[in-house]
Amino acid sequence: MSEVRVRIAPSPSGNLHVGTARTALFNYLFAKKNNGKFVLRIEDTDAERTSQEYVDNIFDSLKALGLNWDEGPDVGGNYGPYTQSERFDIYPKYIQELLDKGFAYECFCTPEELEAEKEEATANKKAYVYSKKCENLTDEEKAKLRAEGRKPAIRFNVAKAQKAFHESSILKFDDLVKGELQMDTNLIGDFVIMKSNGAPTYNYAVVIDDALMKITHVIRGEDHISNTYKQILIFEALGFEVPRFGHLGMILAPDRSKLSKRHGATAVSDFVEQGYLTEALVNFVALLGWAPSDGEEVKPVDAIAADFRIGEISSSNSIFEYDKLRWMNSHYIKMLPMDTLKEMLKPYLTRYDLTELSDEQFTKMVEITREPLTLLSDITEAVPYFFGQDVEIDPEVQTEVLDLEESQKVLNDFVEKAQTWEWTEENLHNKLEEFRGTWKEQGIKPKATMWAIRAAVSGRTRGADMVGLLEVLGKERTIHRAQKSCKVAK
RNA sequence: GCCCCCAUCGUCUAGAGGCCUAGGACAACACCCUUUCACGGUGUAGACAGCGAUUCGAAUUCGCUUGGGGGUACCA
Repeated sequence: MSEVRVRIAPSPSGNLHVGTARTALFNYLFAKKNNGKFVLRIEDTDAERTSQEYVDNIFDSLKALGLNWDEGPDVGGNYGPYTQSERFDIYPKYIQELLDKGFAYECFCTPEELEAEKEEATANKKAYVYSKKCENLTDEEKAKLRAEGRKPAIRFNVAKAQKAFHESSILKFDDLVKGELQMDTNLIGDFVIMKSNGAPTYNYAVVIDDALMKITHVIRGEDHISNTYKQILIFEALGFEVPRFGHLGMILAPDRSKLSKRHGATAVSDFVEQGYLTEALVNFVALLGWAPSDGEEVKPVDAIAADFRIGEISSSNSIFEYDKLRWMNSHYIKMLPMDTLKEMLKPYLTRYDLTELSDEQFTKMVEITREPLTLLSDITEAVPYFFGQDVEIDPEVQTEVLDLEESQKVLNDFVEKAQTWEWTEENLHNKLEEFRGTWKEQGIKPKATMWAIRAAVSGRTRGADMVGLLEVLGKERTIHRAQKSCKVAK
């Protein structure tokens, strides 16, 4: 069997969408599983809608996800160039071949004429199919139209190709994920393969590129199913080997509509910015339509690739549920090595003066605050009380905890006793326990005791482990803050 | 309108005629653990869209209906 070659061909008209990322992932997994090659091709035929900024975003996002390509615009390869706009000199040659073989013809119809045909079809409740009115234009007629200044587009002759290669008008193909798919070619109008301005259309350019790049398997979204029939016909008309196709269900938003910006993040780079780990994103997206054979859902890409079976991908659409992604993300954050986590957290701590903390203190702070993080960005709101001499007290905490008489008693006592404590983790742990004990004897619950201290030093009732917190704050600052919360000056 | 695809808990899914009184994960809820919050642990609730057909037997096969998605461009 020849080498498996798959590709991802994004159009740089926006940042890399998670849907595209999933398609890229499945192509990547298929390539890895079959020891094949994964090719990246940029489809920027439509110059108006594309930009270099998006190309860069696509590169960066794919790399961040770990979906490294074997051939592409930046790394090159034997079948380049890998950017469609750089391939424009390739396309006319095959157009000519199609013209010569009679599988294509010039069309001089104006947009108005075409529009009229469509309206008529709608009025008659029929599927719109191009009338083929330009199919048999004589040379004189063409010359006349040209003289009028009309520039022809080139259309593909569907019926001719169908008859040349198939007995029935029903065109079938065996889809890698959906099984046998079919379509009546009589319902496919002769479509344009080269615009009147000389630019190739999508359906034509992909075929040429896929054929020339020796792509063996085309794995893409099911929104391309209707294109597949057209493409198969072109492959055949040009004598190219038709690749296998596999169509994936779409990713939908929770409201079952197309996943768009109003639902939250949609671009990979948005997710990264919000504090998602690309490992979590990849893992999550792999689970949309595919299930691991051992039921173990959390696993790295390599393990997924080894277990990947394209025939077992679900053929239905799936909804992008942020909840599970968040769970996955928290899981991956927990697995992060301390040093890595520290570095990844820094971009979310820019509002604080990190020089206030020694590396040791910073490490400790992260250790005691990392547990509940769902997103890396959660760290921002989790640590304000580690900085500055004073701390902002939440108004509710003030009235419901600090203003309590028992809290005041505890705090006054704490300020006095803490002066004498040796400020080490072990000792603090013991002293705190002892401290809770003495107040318990006086009828104040350990919980209330701890809350009072926590509230005074952090301004909150929830947060990091107490011992660690006091350790990072240091003796002087802890007592300072505790004292400030005492109503009666000592 | 026309064409195509899809259909198991709220969500992602396991399930390829008897193993299914349908399994797992996320979310929800309850309890436990606990110096707060969290983490963790245990448990509860929750689905085969409907109707026909085939069969001794159907979530699994077929048809229809309904619902959802996609395509209908000189966009990609």
